[in-house]
Parts: sequence; C-alpha cells; structure tokens
Amino acid sequence: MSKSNINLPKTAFSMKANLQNKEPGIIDYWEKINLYKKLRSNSTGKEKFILHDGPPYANGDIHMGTALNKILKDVIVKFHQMNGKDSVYVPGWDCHGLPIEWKIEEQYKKNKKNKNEVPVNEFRKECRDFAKKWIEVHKKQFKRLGVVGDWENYYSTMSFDAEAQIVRELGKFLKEGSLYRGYKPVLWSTVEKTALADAEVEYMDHKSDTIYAAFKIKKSQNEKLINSDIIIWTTTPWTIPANRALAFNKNLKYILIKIEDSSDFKDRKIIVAEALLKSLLEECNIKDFSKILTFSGKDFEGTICSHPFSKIGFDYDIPMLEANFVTTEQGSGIVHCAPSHGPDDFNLCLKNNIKAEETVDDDGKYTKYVPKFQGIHIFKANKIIIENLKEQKNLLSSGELIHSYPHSWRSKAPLVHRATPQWFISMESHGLRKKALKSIDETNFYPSKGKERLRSMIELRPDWCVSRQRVWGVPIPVFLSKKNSEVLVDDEITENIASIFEKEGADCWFEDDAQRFLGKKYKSEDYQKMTDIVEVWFDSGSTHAYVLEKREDLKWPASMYLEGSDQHRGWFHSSLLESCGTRGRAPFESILSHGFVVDGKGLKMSKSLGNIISPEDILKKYGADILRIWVAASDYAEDLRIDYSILEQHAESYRKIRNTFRYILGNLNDNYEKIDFETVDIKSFPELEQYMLHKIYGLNLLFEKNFEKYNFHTIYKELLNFCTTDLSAFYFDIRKDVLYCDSLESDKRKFTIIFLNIILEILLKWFAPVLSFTTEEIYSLLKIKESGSIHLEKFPKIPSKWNNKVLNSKWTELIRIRDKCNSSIELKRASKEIGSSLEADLKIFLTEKLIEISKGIDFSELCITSGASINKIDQNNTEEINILTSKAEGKKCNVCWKIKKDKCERQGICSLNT
RNA sequence: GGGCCGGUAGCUCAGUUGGUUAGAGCACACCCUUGAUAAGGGUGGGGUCGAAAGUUCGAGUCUUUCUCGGCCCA
Repeated sequence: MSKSNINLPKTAFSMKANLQNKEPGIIDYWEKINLYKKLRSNSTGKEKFILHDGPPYANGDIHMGTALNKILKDVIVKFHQMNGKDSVYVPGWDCHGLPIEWKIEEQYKKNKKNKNEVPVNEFRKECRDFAKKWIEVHKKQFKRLGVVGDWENYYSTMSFDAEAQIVRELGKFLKEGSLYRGYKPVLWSTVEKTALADAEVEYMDHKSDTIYAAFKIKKSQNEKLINSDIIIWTTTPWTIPANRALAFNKNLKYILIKIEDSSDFKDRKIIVAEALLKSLLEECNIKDFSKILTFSGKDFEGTICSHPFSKIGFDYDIPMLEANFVTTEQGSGIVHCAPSHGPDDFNLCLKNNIKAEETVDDDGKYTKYVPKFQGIHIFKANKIIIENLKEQKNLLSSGELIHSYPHSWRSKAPLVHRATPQWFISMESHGLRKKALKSIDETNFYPSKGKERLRSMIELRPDWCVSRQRVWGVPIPVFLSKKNSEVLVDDEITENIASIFEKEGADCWFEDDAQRFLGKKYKSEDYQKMTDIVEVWFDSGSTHAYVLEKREDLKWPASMYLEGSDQHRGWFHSSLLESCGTRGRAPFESILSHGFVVDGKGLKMSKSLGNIISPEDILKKYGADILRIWVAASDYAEDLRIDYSILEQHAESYRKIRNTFRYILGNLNDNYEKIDFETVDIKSFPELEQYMLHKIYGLNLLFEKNFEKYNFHTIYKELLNFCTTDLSAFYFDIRKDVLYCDSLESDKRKFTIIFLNIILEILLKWFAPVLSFTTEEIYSLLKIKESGSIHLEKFPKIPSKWNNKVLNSKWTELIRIRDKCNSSIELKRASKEIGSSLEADLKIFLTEKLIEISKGIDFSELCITSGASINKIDQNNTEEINILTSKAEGKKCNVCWKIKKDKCERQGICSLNT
C-alpha cells in the first residue's frame, strides 16, 4: 500500500519553532510593511483606546520587570485593536534626574575631571546624550519583544516641548498659590549635596553611635526636680549642638533616682521614664542608686533645662515640650529635639515658636550658627561631641547600635534630616487631596485592590516637595524679589520662559541673563533667579499634559495607565496629583497594576542570590513568544514567578499549540479558504462539527468575558485546554480517519475541511495578541493578503446560531460513554490482548435513555475502534454504562487500518486492494 | 518596626454566599501508536489547601495568632 494513495498532512509550517532565529525576520517584515502606520490608517475614526506609556528611565539594559510591563501593555493594546478600537501606543522615556547625573559624574571622577569646573550646560548636554543613547538601546530591546508602537515618534521628558510644558504646569500651581517656598527638614545627602525624594531613599543597616546625655533642669514647677538631670538617648550625637528643646509624653510615668556609683554622675539625680529605667540601668551600667520620686509627665510642664554645652557657648534655655510621639520603645522616654534635623522635632518646635536654623550646610559641615564646632563635618562630629559631653560631665554613657537607617539609593551614603528652603505643592491649600481622592473613586482599578492602595497613600501624604538642588532637570521657573523675598507671580513671565524652552530647551536658564526671561516688565537687578530643578516625578507626572493633550492621535484622559504596583507611589501617584491640581481630575480612566517578577521560589531577584534571569537570556534560548506566553499565563495581580523550569513548561505548552496549528495546516495543505461564519450552513454539518462549533461559541463567551476583566491568564488557559483536550485528543483524533482515508470528494471530508478552515481562522486571531510572532508566521505562510498581517485583523464574530445547548447535553453524554470505552480498552491493552484501539471491538451496554441519545452515533468512529455495537444493559446492573471490549476479528484494511471481516469499502480507493 | 497584598498537586492556575470524595492543563509514570513522528493517543499516581488554635453539625472558604514571601512606608 503506497502512502501516496491517502491524504497525509503536508505543510511548510515546521514542527520546530526556531523562534530565536525566526522572530527578527518577522520584526523586519513589520517594519517593511510599516505595520504601525497601517494599523492607524485602518482604524481611522474608530473609538480610541489609549494606553499611555509610563516612561521607563533611560538607563541600563531592560530587565524582566520592564519586559513584563511592555509585553503586558502590548497584549492589551493588541486585544483592543483586534476588538475594533483604534488602539494607539506611543512609548516614552524618563530622562532627567539623579541616576544619569550620577553616571556622568562617575565618568568625570574616572577622568579626574571636576564637575564644578565644567560649565553647567556642557554637563547637561552629556546627560542628554547619555539618555538619548539608552533610548535607542531600549527601543531595540522592546521591539525585539514584539511590541508594536509608534517607535518613530516616541515621547521623552527631555524633549524641548516637554520641558516647556513642565514649566507651564508649574506655572499653574504657582499662579494658583499652591506652589510655595517652605523651610523644612528634608532627607539630605551630603555626598550628592541634594535633598532626596522618598523614592530615592533606601533603608539599610547602619552602625550608629548612641549616647545617653544629661540636660540639667534650671526651672520647674516642681522644686524637687530642679538641678536634677534629664536623660535623653539619641543615635545622632552630632545633632546635640542643634538641640533647642526636649520632648516628653504627659501620659508616661517618670522616675527620679540618685546615682551612687562612683562616676561623673556620683551623687547626681537623674530623670527617666519609669518603664525604661531597667534597660537604662543595664546599658549605663548603673548598679548603685536609690529611687527618690516617681511622678507624672504632666509635671514637666513649664520646665526649662540648660544645654549640656551651656558652659562652652550654648547658653540658652531648653524648654520641655509635650509630644505624643514620645514612647517607651527605646531610649529614656524623653526625646532631644533639633528642629533642623527631624520632621517631628521641626513640627513640635514650630508649634512652640522655636525656629529652625541652618545648622548644617550643603556639604554636611556645621555652620556659623554652631559655635565651637563650625566647619566640622557631621559624619566626623560624633566623636568630638561625645568627648565634649564627657568633658562637660554630661555623658552618662555611650555605645553603638546597628539599625535600619535611610541611605541614598545611588551613593549608598547615609542621609540626614536637614532644614533647607524647598518648593512644595500644598495638599490642602487648594483642595488637592480632596480632588485626588474623588478621582480615585472615579477610576477603575485592575486588580481592584489597587484603589485602596492608592487611596491610603493620598490620604496620608504630606505636601509634595518638588524641588531638587541639581542640574539635570527642568528648572523651577521662579524669581524671588530681592526686596522682600516674595515670589514673582506673572503668567506672562511663565509663558515667556516656556516659549523660550520650547525653541531651545531649558539649558539657557542656567547661563543666560535673567533679563531675557523677565522681558521688559521687570528688572533683573530686582530679582533673584532660582536655580533649583523640579523633581523627576513632576516631569513624568506631567506626561499627560505634553503627550496625551498635545498629540492629535491621542486623547485626554488616557483609557489606561499600566505599571508595576510600586507605581502607586510613583507615576500613578504623581500623575494623579499633577492632573488633579491643574485639571481637576485624573489623567486616566483606569489603572492596571502588575506584581513584581520573582524567582521560582517567590524570592526577589538579586545579584547576591544569583537568581536573576534577563530577558536577553530568554530570548536567546526560547524566543519572545515563549516570554509572551509566560506573561499571558501568569496572574499579574500577584507577583510573577519565573525560572527555567517554569519557562520550560510554557515552552512545552507552546509546542502543543504549535502542533495544533501544524495539524490543521497539514490537512489543509497550507491552502486556507475563508469561510463566512454567518452564511455557512452549519445545519448540514455532521453533528460532531456542530458540537465543536458549539464549543467554540462557549469559548468565545469566556474569551470576551475575561478580556473585559483583563484576565489574560484565564483566556490563555482556556485556549490551551481547548487545543489539547477538545481539538488534539478529541476532534483531530477522531477526524484523522476521514481526513486521511476518505476520498477528496467525500462530503464528510469536505465538512471537516471547512471546519478546519474555520477553526484555523479563529485560533489565529485569538492567539495573535499573545503569540504575535507565531500567528504572523502562519498568516504569511497562508499568503492571505499581500503585505498583510494577522495584527491588522479583527477578532472573529461568532454567530449565536452556533450555540446549541441541546446538542451539547447530548454530546456530554456521548463523551461520557466514550471515556468508559477508553477505560475498557485500556484494560485489554494492559493485559496485552490488544495494542492500538483499532484492534478493539466494542460491545456497549447502555440504559434505554442513553440508547436513545446514541441513536445514529457510530461509536467505532468516536472511539477509533474497528467496531462498536450498542446493546441494552441488564436491568439488574446498577451502572448506566457497561463496556465489553474484545479483539476485533478479520483482516486489517490497508487503507484505514480497521479490522473487518468483510472487505473494507475504503479499499476501493486503492488499485492494489482488489 | 508599621501598612497593604499573597501562600491550593512538581509547575501555571480554578475553587460561587462555609456544604458530598478539593478541580483543570502541563510535567511525571506506565502502556499503545509509528499515517501530526524530536509528534499523537490512552490510563494512572500525586494535595495535612503555609502552620496552629478557635467559631460551626460542617472550614481551602469565617476569626485570631504565628510563619514565609512580595510591594510600599519609617
């Protein structure tokens, strides 16, 4: 028997995917046909879906998190596009800011160049070039993932129009009055000489010097307390010279003891919180003492102490102030307050009319306001302060402590709180917090828990500090009157600055004469030009203004912002505030947030754990479609695990899907014929095909329902199950006989071919947003359209007449019987009586009800056996179904391989079988 | 340290308002097939539902504590 006499599958679609080599060619094809442009011109006038890209920082190769983010965006954009929208995606980059500035400075250090000797704009140009370079790198890497977007006309936060618009946005806050100049302690890096944003702070273990120091009571309502020593504990001895007050808690109990050990404190009386006495005695090694008095914190009211350095130039009153932030967790129950060096301290002192002074300069050295210690760097001051305390006999004890402490994310240097003049946007003065909270209510969150997360942050956050003392960014376009330090508020000036920036960028601010910006209305000698730049979160928080609003192809507000869940405090947050402040509502209609990429065990990726996987590695080993499957199959609402065994599993699933396509293509011999779903007469189809169409109908409902909720992992799972269970193991297996052995003229075979055409089209479209490369490979193989693309197609519309509940319940029963048959065959196989199912002959015993259902059904076809008969089951049998499998008798047909006693009608097609 | 979120087979995920014996696909094992062939089919094993306690006739589901992990904050 020659195989050429039967219709074996034949296709150019290889079993081996070879994605890593094939995908770049597909990307070239997309560029060649200008897919992005085609998508746009094809969807002119359609309702827009705008996923506004949150700009990644233009620095360093992309990592798994970036890849996840971009792929997820691309999947959603493609879903909406195929769902009939004009789904526009404009990628962008975040370019200003410290990390790039730092990179350039590092290069300077290497080349022994001094940053301060380089003209500002030369430095800025290097930053700009650096960002530009990484944008190009990123662009290539993102394209490689299969992401389709307007790569030619991307946006960036450093473009001139962006810099200009950022100025205009700041101008709106300035005009409104919510942008104000404040004086607050901020986390300051003495290394980078700048204030740091919360997001730029890292908490790490740090060894601090600790001291117990004494403040002598000068005045008190309670006479017994006078001349005794208040003990304070601190981990920052260098702040002692800046001390202006002590804080106590009126709800705590305090105790007065007399020390009798021989030391500096012999015969001195000290005061601490009663609850902390034990730990203090231990840490200060006090053995011999007597309790004199316990009293309530209330008794401290009106108490005045003297500074421990009162004899060496610090001769002023130290009032004791009530504060509820004082606890008995650690220390002595009385807190030393330096208003310049802590937010709590600052607020408490402010309330009590104690001013913060500039006690420490930009470099971290004590200023002229600190007698005796001026010029000493605070990081070298602890030792000196401790020595002085000892000399003054006001050091009870000192030690060291390792604790979590804020550090700069770049330099890893420890940070300090330092009062500096800064620019703030008020959360309250113009109702910003209220507007933002209302907008959160009006936004859809995927997953819904994002709403609460963002809300709780907005509810609690302090005013927004937007100034930075750096150079690589957009200047805060403000002038201060030299006369009275008042801020110049004038729309004309803001617009003048913006229009200059629009033409030549913001560089000119730093070097051009102030008069240029002030125009003719004001004199430059009367005003001081501010040199602070605006923090980068304001840059990216304003993208909606210079991207969404400015571009014709986009719309404001965006349909969706999509980022990692950390952006609840980042871009979601800053965009919300910026837009609520300037436009009264959020710049997005919905927010989708995804979890973080972690390793196979759920641990975060880190160099020290050695569990980092890069997108590049995956692309080399598997190709982008596997990575895209990983994204689609994972539940982005939680953290996403990845390692090579997980990828291997997805690669295995991919092979299943690929082979499903290969089977269809093979049996169609790569000749696809478009079927009109609406007009095709499905009632003339065999029941099996009708049943499969019903399955497709149901699957489509699931597809649509889960797309609405952005539940891609459910969609992917359903599609995969359909391919493996319904198609491969069921339909394809059954129809193999017809496809291979029936004549080309057979009606049954023709119907099967029609069905294969239908299912091919549907599967291609359903998988296209995820398997962007593979579906395109198939699409081009079928030569459906000259310079066409699967991504230009729309999702199939499944006719409701494919829905067939009656047939479904019938076939559910038939499949139940089929399962029983398989079990029965398996028994005979295990006992070596038969091998292939075609060697089996089935005697199927059924209840009358099931016999009725099975009317006209050939179980030998369904179960792929040589014979099957239906009989009534013995009434005494409690089962509904009973199967008797025996070895089929007769001769094996050369064509269809069925074993028949009589000559098989199939043999007619072969001349050798006469 | 605080807030939020999470922990269901080896893996990716389902598990409605608490209700029979906790499901699916993949992986695995065994068998079949050699006309989807570095494929395909069949059968099967596998879970103390992170841990403990509590509420209840009944808990994967509710409560508390603990533990592990992630994000954010200090």
